Amino acid sequence: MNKQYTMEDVAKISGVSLSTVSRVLTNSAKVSKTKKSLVLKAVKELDYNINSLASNLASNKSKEIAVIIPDITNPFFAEVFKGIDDIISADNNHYSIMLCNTNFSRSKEKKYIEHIIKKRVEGVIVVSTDLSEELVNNIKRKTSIISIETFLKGVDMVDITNELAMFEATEYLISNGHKKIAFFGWQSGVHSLNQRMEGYKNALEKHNIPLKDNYLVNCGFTQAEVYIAAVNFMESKDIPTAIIAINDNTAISIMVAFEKIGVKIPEDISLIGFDNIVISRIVSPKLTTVAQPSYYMGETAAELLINKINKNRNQRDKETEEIPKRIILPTKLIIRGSVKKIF
Amino acid sequence: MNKQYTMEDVAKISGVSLSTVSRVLTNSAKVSKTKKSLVLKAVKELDYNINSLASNLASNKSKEIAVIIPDITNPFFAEVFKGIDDIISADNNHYSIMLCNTNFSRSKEKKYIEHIIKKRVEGVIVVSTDLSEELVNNIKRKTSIISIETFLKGVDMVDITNELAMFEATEYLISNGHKKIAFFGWQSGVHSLNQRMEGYKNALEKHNIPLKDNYLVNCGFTQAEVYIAAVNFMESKDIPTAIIAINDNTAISIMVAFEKIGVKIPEDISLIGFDNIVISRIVSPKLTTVAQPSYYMGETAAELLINKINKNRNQRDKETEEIPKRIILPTKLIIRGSVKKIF
DNA sequence: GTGAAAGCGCTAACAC
DNA sequence: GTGTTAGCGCTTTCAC
Repeated sequence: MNKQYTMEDVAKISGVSLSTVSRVLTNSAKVSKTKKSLVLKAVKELDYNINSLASNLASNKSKEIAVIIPDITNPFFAEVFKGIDDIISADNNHYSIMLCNTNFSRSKEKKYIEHIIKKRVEGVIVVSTDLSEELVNNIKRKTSIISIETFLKGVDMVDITNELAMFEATEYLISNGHKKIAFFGWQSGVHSLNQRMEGYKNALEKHNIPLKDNYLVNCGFTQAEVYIAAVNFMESKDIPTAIIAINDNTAISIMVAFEKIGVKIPEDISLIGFDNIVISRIVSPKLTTVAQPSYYMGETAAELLINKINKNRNQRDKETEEIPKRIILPTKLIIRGSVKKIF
Repeated sequence: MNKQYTMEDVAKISGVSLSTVSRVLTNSAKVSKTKKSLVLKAVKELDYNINSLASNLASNKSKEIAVIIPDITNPFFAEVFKGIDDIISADNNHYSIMLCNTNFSRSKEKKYIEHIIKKRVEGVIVVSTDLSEELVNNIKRKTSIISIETFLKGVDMVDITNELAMFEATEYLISNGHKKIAFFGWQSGVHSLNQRMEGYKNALEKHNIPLKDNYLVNCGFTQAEVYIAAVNFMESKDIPTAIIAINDNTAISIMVAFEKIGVKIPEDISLIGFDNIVISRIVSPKLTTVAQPSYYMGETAAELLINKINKNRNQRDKETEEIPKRIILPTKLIIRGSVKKIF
């Protein structure tokens, strides 16, 4: 690696002052054509690049935003991230993105947030991660924050109609003759997931179907956990005619398990997922599921964040505790082949 | 957002010098127990967080690494990223990761690299992206670099046995009686993909099967492109008995297309993919494919990078152009249900 | 337009 | 152990 030059070097070579170099490189003020070209020539000659470490300190802007996400390996989250990225790294903004992949680990979350605060990251987007109120307040005191699909107290949020979606999915099952419907999910405290379970419960209630504890399966979220839970579940005496999975990943793990043990979908049991990830229309049978606008959610959150950053910059220290915004985007039930009509 | 305090504030409140505060907060030297607790108390009281913008400038370390990746939405890349992340954000290192998702766009690549250099990012891992020699040299002059599955001149690399893998996959097809074998890929210039095609060609040659131009399908990499290419291909007069796809994503897009137009796999035509992404064992029929150690590749590259960073720090300016390392990890043909034995 | 100079908030000698 | 001080490489007044 070569030595890195400084603005002073550029200034010397081009015969102008340090501040003129700065002006040229940041377009922060008018500079005569002659000097400008002199500077640019020197920059080229030295292969000089401005040092953001220094400029960020001087201007007190990190030009960085963070995305906290549970698992970038989950296609739904990856899609959300892409939406965020396409806005954030658009030409006009000069932000870079620090990706914080938590693997659902509390300690990783905490560590990342420390990092975020120390780095003076200008804003953070939290995706489906139910940070503690303490952590949220901690972040809010230091930077801007938007959440996606998680309710965080006092935080602007991009959400979908989780409850309604699951309500409709459950009703769809009921309208197909199902009365024995299990729910595969897990206790996470995550808002969106709770909402989904609520939708399921409310639909049952509306149709006077009693909620059964043994139909509420806490199956974990790794493929292995779901697999085991699914196999065990089918060994019980009280087997339902349909299963709703909290998301497609879970549904697909169930499918894998069922195939192994010879349970046929939808002949033996019907199945509905949530997310409409790419795989869901490739598996056999194709999965009936709920589509959510993942990419668009990312975009929306990123736009909100940029606005918020700009606004906060102008009113630092002012006590303006506004009512948090909440943007709710629609979902759609995608009917495919994993539900059987029964009588 | 609150005002952010500085070390000086902490020093004042705790009644010690600024440097003592620094020592406590960075563990960089011994401090007496009394003063240490005084400092810690003040830190807590002010809810103080060290400003990395400043400390990074002073110590000339950005504590950041970058990952350049074509498409985080591709499960293979996501898995590689996870391997990287688990090493990089391990407890001992205090790095954060800037994710550069290029979407295969040259202009985005270039922009990200500018960012990387300006930010004085300490190291970069390039995943399956064939940067121009100019860009590579540009990076090499300013920071440390490791590549995954791409040959970049003079750059250490974590690779797999791409050519051998495809050679074996093709031979497997041949041993199942196939002589008419098409290859779905695209001209990318990316090393790993070229290698794969070479493996295909070499296997044909070894078995005296002439290479046919119309069997070399340049199908693009988006799902839509592959879909169209697959449909068009099946309308031609010279249809093969088997197809090798350059990766699983492509193979699966082909499957989707074939299902639509009623072509049965493997009855009508056999198919082999590459990557062994999660979906490949869920689709129907299960896809015969080549497994590569994606997570482990990420880990390996990250470890190499950390070592390189530490080494480079100690020998900046020294002209030590070593022979680039190349770590080659093994692949494995995973035989499932998408290939039919013919006679 | 342009340059000089005073920071930004730290780290890292250096002296004690 | 501890404090003083000189940077790190920029941005941003301020004066001309």
